[in-house]
Amino acid sequence: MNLLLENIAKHVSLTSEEKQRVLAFTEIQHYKAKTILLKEGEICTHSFFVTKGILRSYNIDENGVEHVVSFACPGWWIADMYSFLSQRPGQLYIEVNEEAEVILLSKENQDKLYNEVPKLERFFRILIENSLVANQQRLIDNLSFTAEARYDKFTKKYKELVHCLPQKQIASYIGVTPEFFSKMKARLLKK
Amino acid sequence: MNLLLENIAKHVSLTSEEKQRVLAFTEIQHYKAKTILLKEGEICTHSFFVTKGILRSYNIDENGVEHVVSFACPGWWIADMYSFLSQRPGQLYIEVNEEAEVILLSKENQDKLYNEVPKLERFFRILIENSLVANQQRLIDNLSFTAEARYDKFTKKYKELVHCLPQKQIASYIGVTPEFFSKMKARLLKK
DNA sequence: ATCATTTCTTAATCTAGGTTAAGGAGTTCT
DNA sequence: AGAACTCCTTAACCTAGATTAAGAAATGAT
Repeated sequence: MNLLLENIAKHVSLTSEEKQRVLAFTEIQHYKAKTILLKEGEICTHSFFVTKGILRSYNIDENGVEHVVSFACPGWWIADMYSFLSQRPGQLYIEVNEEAEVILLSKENQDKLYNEVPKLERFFRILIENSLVANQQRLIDNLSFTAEARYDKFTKKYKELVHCLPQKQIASYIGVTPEFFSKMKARLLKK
Repeated sequence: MNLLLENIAKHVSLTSEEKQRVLAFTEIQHYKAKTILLKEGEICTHSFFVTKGILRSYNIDENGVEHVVSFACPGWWIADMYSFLSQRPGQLYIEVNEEAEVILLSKENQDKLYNEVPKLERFFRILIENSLVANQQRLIDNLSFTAEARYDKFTKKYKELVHCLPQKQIASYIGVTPEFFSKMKARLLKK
């Protein structure tokens, strides 16, 4: 069955017509590793719901350094929220980490869905609420903890993911350079 | 007129009965400076909509250092979103910065309002979307920019607020110590 | 007005994490 | 299989920002 509908069912229950509307408004795509779905300066016209594989979003700062904003594995959404909501050029890249199957929902269709299936208003509200809470927690963690503690939290939170990600992406996510990350891990092993 | 209703009107239009429901479910309170509305470990039972004055939220890390999570001036909401949504003990403090008038909305009443006035589902979704975007931007800024650039962004974004806040709170918000903040400002003046 | 408390500043010293550089270990392409 | 990448590690050196300490300035309470 459709992972997206399963996910929606966790928060609101749709009739079969409503489910049909959702399916009609979305589109499935397959991408291989390293495909770039969105670049800085582009408008994020779709949000992506991952059903297989892994995606990630990141920005590149003025010194050319990449900062991972989020990872998305099956069951997760990913988008440049600023750009998607405002339909203005964004600063994020979205790239396929591992060969992926993705459900696409365009901004246009999402707006239509809100009107045709009002229950989805609640579904997406809850998603965004959870996203906000996670994001705020990450901010607090960055301000409150050392890189070591943040790494520790990361491995606990993303147990399965950790093994699938290149070190430099983990380093970037927790906010340190790959060199420091490497040094830190060596230090942790000695303990 | 009621600032809250004005604010809602920017995103959805309510009938007068619906407005009455909103008013019936909220409550106005006045607090003087330094009143603590929420402490770490407590459950955040209400979210606060500021109509006068200034509030702020912060956490205290394991070394006793305070990190400002957000400021709220008239027209803004503030709460410990994690605790408010989950109704579990949170880690944030919410404190009155400057004598304030606040509209309180309990979690219970918010849930009732979602059902009685479904349009509010959209209103709060949009609020949270904006909040998420702002929060994500702050995360990116913390990872991408120096303290100086973050301060610069802060003063531009919160032009009016800056003058009303103690320096140490601004320092905390941008993620540096008051001592470093002071040194940085002196350096900027020389330029 | 005066004392107490909190806030801000300056300066010396320290450190978590960054930078630069260079070598090794996989990958991927031809 | 070898060239060309990209990834990971180690090590020496560097710096943005933290820490500690102490005085000055502002705010508040009596």
